[in-house]
Amino acid sequence: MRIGELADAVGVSTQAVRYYEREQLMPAPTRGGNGYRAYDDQDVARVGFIRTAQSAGLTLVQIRSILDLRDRGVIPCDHVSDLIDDRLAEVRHRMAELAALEQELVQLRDRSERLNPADCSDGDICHIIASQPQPAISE
Amino acid sequence: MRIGELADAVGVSTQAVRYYEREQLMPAPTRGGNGYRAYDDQDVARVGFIRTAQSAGLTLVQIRSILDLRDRGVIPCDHVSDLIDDRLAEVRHRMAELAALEQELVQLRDRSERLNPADCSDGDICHIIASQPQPAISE
DNA sequence: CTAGACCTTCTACCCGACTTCAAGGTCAAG
DNA sequence: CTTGACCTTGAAGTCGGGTAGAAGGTCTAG
Repeated sequence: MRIGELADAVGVSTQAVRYYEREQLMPAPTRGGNGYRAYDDQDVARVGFIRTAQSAGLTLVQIRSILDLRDRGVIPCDHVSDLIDDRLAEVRHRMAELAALEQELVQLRDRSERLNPADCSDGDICHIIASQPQPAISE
Repeated sequence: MRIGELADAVGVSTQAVRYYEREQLMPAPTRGGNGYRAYDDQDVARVGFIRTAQSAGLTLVQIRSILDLRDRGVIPCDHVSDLIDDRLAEVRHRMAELAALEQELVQLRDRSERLNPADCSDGDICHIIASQPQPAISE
């Protein structure tokens, strides 16, 4: 199987597959006489695993750490479990931040409905966004 | 007021202030005889405005568009109102994505508790993350 | 025999909001 | 008169996950 076929099978670009190889998520494949990379079903499964793990929000570095364990013969489940817990905590933290930001934006929108643009002075720049007590920037 | 004093007054770095100048959020300031930038209270307010707007999740490009209106003598309130609405929609969209991701992670965690690592085969890489029906990657 | 659809490598670019580095000039205190 | 805390400029690096382009080799159908 050539790189384009692998890519099509999983639904990624050929450049992405080469990128995974450069980043050592994929092993250096065997080459045909013409220098073309040759892949098999295991490689399809591996790229599929990478994409599934990405869809759970794991980074390529984290995914590589899973693959490295497996390649060294270690069952990676406990590690995967930890990564999932970490990611879940991050997602929840982020959701809380976004909820706070949403509240702030709702307040700003309310303000914009209450205030009259005619009252907006030069020095304020815009009185909707006037220096309020200022939440941290967390983006 | 020199750049360091301005920066301290608002709580940003001097590099950030120069960056805002390069990106045309801040006007080119007058210079002292030594070439040092000289700022006044209006500049403090302007950097403060930038930070407040950033804390509402507006990008520097969006903030510049607000400042540009004000500098051309146009009251920017209507535009600000639109930007706030846009941002609010984005934040809510992102929250929905994260809620979906959270559900997926919770399911993966449940799976990891149900499955026995001893049953995890080489071909799966890790059976917790086995190619499930795959949600799109939206990060 | 040639078009064009593959493949190869390498390098550079993208997003945003800075930070860091390098190499120098200026100024007040002790 | 020196130390060190400020200031100046410009270029380059950071993060992640790729994409884009150039310049070339290979293979297959018509």
